[in-house]
Amino acid sequence: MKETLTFALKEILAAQGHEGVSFVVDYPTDKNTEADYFTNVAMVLAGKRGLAPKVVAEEIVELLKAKQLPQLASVIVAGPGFINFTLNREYHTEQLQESLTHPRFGSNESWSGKKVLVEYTDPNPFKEFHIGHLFTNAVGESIARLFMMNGAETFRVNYQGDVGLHVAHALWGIQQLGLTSDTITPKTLGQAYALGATTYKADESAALAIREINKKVYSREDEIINELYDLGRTVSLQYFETIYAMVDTQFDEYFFESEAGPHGKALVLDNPDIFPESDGARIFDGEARGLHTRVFLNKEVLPTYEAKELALAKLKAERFGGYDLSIISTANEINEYFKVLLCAMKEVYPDLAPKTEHIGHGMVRLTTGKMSSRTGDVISAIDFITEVKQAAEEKMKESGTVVDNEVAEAVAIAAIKYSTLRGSILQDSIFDKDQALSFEGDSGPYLQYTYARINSVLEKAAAALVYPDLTTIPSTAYEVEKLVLRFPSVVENALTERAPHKVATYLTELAGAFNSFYAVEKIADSNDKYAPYKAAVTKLVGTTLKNGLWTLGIKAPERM
RNA sequence: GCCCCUAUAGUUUAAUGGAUAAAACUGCGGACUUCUAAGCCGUUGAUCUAGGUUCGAUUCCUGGUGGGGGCACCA
Repeated sequence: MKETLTFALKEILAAQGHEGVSFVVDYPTDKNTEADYFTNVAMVLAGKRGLAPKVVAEEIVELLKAKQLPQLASVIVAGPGFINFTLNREYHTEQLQESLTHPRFGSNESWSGKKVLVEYTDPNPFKEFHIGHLFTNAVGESIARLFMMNGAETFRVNYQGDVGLHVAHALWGIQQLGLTSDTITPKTLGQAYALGATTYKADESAALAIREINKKVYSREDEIINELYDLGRTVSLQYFETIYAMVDTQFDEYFFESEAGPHGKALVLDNPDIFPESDGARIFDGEARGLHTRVFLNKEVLPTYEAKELALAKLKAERFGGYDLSIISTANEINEYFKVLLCAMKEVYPDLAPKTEHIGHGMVRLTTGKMSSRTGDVISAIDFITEVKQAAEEKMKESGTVVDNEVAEAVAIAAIKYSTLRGSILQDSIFDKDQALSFEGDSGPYLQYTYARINSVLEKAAAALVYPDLTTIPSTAYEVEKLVLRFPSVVENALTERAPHKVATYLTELAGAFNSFYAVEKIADSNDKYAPYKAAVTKLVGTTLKNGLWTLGIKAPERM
């Protein structure tokens, strides 16, 4: 419809010799208008023609009316010169009918035939999986699902840092603490890491020992180190899997720094012109290219994060037989690194660089400041999920519903994911426990609750022999009916802008409109001739909530 | 010091350059012997600062201030 209106307006402009004027046709954001669409074309044009916007608007309205578009009920001039469109009931009903029978309402084919890789979460074995990882997982998962909703062949990728100085920190800590196969757990690994990391900064001789361990991890020549390493790595990775299951993420492919490392090293050594030697290390001279200089191979001839990441791009392309887009979603603290990295990639892999996109999202910060696994000042993801889950169970007891383990977990994950996805992912989020533990208002559980309630009322309706049907409809559309039809365009727009929160805010607005509708209208009432229509709208809202929550990576329990 | 990001009710967040800046939480006040009260209705309350561009600026540009991140062998 938007396209139809845009096309008609362009025709009018062309006839007047005003091609190329940019204007918008969109849903009104103003709550006080009943219109289905608006355009600002008259205001844009008025500036060019030196006329009052209202005069231009009136003129365009007359020309539009002459076209007699069948879908329109009315076209009027409003406010300072907006043109508002109202659709007629028949067209509206048609849209409702199509949406109800759509196999997956909200999805589209705009990325059909395209292969997209989304890399996210990227935790480091030997370090704690904390609430920051939960944040980055929620962001990446929703980006991946947005691509799926837009028709892309999507692959989820996880790149885990199983080698590097942080591992040496942890291994040194393990030795100091005397940990063995019986005592190496996710918790003790975190402690070992914190011990190693803090000592590394404070104690010169310990730092030397840790650097030696780092070399051994890469060379795999030391039996004792190998044993501890393999043990710790396995414990960490198994632990991560339990978390991925909780947050409903299934990765298609895992990459490790240990496999990217040798390729990265070779790549740097094979390109001495791009990575010249400087002060014993191999660097990329970013400064000469308007950025900053970074080390790709350190003095010990070990590849740094940068070299590994570069090699990873190639590994991904090989593993997946090429791709149209490769997204890497991380916290924004490495935004600057990534600019340098992409610059280097342009020179090393000119075919891959344009297909690579970094999405730097905000960081989770505590009221006391930044989290640091180095000092052990982190909130473990598992601990946090467990706490929120307990609060959900508590809430179930209060409200008298059956306490269900699976539902409680779904609610807890919804609360956590929604709170990270409700606002722009670019902004930092301050960890607010009380807000996370609240299931009221603007929250994930609010959406789940609305969905569960819809199921319940549709069951009651069916029991009263009221089934969704659009044969008899009231003359004016309810707010919720108009809103629900916007879902597909929200999904498309959210992907274009890489903004999952557009889906979140939309769903909350929709749920709010539905709950208001629900409060005043009886749906399961066999005496009401409009009941089947209301049931149809209700059903579509339910489908929308379910698909929308899925897009955010949140489960929608049938009842709660 | 240099570079990047950022600033909206008391708090957490919305708003492709457009209409009276929208919600939630909190506070206060309501409705219901009706389909799930994790709900609904009402109410108080905000664009950091100084300029600029524009018919129109929370949005774009410049300076200032506050906050965050980065700046060579960590990731």
